[in-house]
Amino acid sequence: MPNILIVEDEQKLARVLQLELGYEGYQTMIANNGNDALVNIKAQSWDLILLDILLPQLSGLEVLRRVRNKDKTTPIILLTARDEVHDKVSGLDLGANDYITKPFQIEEVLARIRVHLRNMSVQPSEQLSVGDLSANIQTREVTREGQSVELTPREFDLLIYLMKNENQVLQRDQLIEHVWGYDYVGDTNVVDVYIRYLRQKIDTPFATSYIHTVRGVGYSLKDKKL
Amino acid sequence: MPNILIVEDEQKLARVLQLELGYEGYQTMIANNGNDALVNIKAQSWDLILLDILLPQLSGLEVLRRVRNKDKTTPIILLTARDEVHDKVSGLDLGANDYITKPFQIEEVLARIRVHLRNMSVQPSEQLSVGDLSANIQTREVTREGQSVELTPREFDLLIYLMKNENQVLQRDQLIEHVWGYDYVGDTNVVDVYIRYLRQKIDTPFATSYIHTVRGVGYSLKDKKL
DNA sequence: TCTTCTATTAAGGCACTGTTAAAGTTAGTT
DNA sequence: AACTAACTTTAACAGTGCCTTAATAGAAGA
Repeated sequence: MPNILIVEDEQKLARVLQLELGYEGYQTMIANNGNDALVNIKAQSWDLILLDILLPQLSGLEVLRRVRNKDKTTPIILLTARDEVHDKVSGLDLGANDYITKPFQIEEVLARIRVHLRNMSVQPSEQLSVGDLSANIQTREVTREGQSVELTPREFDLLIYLMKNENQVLQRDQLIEHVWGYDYVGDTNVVDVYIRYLRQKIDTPFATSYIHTVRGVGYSLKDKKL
Repeated sequence: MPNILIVEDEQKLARVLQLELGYEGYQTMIANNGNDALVNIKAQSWDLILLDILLPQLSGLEVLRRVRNKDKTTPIILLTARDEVHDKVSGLDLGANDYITKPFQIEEVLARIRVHLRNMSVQPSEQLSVGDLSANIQTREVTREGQSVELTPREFDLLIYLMKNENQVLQRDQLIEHVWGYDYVGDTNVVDVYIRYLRQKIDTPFATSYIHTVRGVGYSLKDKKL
């Protein structure tokens, strides 16, 4: 789900936006002023930014200018007061993708967000790797020593969880909860079975093994060579 | 210089827009009603369309719908009365790029036009290709091994989305959301059906296949030879 | 040696995908 | 306004492969 940064100093409005966007399934965070906004924007990547123009400290237009300096692509929607035509115009010319005039109806905001997210739709892929084993979460492709390995959905999900928790010992219940889902009913023996399937595909055909059994506890995936 | 079609039934307003846009160096033409608009749109290509929603005969939203049916790219800016939030929202969801609320200041219109024309010129890759498969977004022509392949609109849109996300595994709901629209109600089984149609046209007649099923997840289009 | 934990296997059930045809829509034409 | 053709959607069934279960064999620790 896309994440959206809300830059807005009116606490109440910010909260309303956050709730509504939350209902729609977006991840959100609030920045109360221009400096906060810049910090958050530098800290992580956002799919879209809602930016109020009237902010304490650093004005929204200034934030816009600095962001666009580095990043020309992230959609930015300005929030402006009705009568500040001049701000709107310079905002658009500074590279904002859109603006919405306060007071607005939430439906309008949602529709505009949809438009701009629709225009994006190209994301980089997330690549995990441990030793000579690597997995691409987007394409769901797994390779070891460069050779492609075919996994079923459950096998893949299990491997991803193991790789994300490299070197940790993971208990069966823990694996069940994260890979099968917290509401799974059934024996933890499935884990054993799937560990075997994984081993057959990513360990057995090769010289060294990544998956290790920790007796009485669970399993762990680790690169011995450390 | 870019040419702009003004669809507006209020003669005076239409004339003002034409003059102002003329001063800025744009080529313009006026259509007084929905039918005129469609005729003009069919007759030649426009860099941008200003479209009033309230029109005699055919409403602006209807015009929008019919245009977007064939042409997803030409920027369309709606002109609406201030209180018709609902129209704005459905307009945006029908594929309008923007709207401006009447009464507006001309500077605002010019700024928005600049934004959208600017966005256009940044889209050079109208020709997509994966292996020996290629698709032209403008002409909607698709070829494989140089042979032309005839696709229906829905098939084409699906193929484009697959090609734009080459190698990624796309889930059924994701495909529904982007190809059928986020507000589509109905079974995700349509996706299966259309994947089959596509396969019949672009894979089955040839030696290798581009469309792959990822069981439990979705579909992906990829060029195996990597 | 005995107990407890883990590995292995194979078969049945079931969810997912493939396929088809018919019904429903839409756009264009007479 | 009705007709036609093309496109889209629905729905039902078939087939396949994945997941789970359960039973047995094997290893590790007391």
